[in-house]
Amino acid sequence: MANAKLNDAELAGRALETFRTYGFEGTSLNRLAEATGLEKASLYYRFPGGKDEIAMAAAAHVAAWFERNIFIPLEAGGSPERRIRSVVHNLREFYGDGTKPCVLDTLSLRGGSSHLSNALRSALEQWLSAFAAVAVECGLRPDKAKLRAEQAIGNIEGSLVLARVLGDSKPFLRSLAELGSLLRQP
Amino acid sequence: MANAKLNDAELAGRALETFRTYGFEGTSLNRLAEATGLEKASLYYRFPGGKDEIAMAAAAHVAAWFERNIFIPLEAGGSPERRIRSVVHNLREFYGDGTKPCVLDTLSLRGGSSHLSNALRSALEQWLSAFAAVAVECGLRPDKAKLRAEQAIGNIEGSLVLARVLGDSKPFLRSLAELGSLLRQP
DNA sequence: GTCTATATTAAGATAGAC
DNA sequence: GTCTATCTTAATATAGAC
Repeated sequence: MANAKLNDAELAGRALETFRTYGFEGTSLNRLAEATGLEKASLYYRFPGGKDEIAMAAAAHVAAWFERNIFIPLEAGGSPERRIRSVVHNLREFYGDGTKPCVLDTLSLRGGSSHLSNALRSALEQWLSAFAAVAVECGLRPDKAKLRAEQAIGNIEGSLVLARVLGDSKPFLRSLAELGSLLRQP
Repeated sequence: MANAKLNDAELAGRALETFRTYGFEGTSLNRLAEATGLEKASLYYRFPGGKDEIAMAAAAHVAAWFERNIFIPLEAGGSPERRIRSVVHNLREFYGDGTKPCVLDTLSLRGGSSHLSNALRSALEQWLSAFAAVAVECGLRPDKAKLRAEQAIGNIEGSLVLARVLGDSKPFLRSLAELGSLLRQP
């Protein structure tokens, strides 16, 4: 990576923005080259597996983002209410107030490799576990906590679709506003 | 349309299945030719505007499906509970028990024309109105009914994403199970 | 109305200079 | 590590026979 114009994390971040916007099949190497400022041949040097491998790097980049902005904040100190508020803030930024699609949605259409599907599923399962854990901590029983986590993430994903189709970010902001009560109320 | 192998509705239906599975950019004319049994040149004869026009026909086909399977049943006779159950049944079939993505989701990624975006938005707005109307009929105030309709459709869209990523249809079936109480309970 | 054949552009991918 | 140049395949799109 000596003399690299972009380090791996920055590169994966740019790729993520492209994949979440255009989906797997809609993300061409030309678009990735434009988004990263690197030529196609340079992308192949960094990712010999081509688009599949770049998509995997993007998926790993989201997983790392989840780790830093959801899992760690939820396990930190302070009241659950406070911690959830912090996560809500991070999610709002990550999804650009509802203007940016979720890569779990856009990368999961048919076209990608099975490795990619596995990576996306694993990231989503971790997200579900983190939300369920904080709901358990707030007094919900494990079964109910799991359902609430699923509802919470389902609300976020669904509201992102509505926001995109309607061209209106309010559904997404509402889903975030309801996140706290969903994970905390018995 | 004389001597046509497929009438326009059948053609649009096949196209819809392809678009919802692969998204706009992932749907090539080769895939459409395979899905319809027509050669690419024949598709251009039927839809001189190419892929954009075929996507528009697919969007119109969903809109017509919504009309027949959501709007009309919800305005029919019988108790609201019964009518909603009928719509739930239709939705469960349409989404293949949660195995088939929603075209509002997969066709709304960047890549399609603005006409297509408008058609998708219009279809979603009609769906929202139909759900809000039945919620009003069940005694909810217009503002609250509108929110419930948004929640209901958001749940469906989000649970379809979860189901697809997790490879598990249960989230979708749960979102349908909750549809009735969402639209009917004060 | 559908077909085969073909033109044209863009995609994924590699070779080799610097 | 990145670049220009190039190869190969697949994409969109059209011409013309039947």
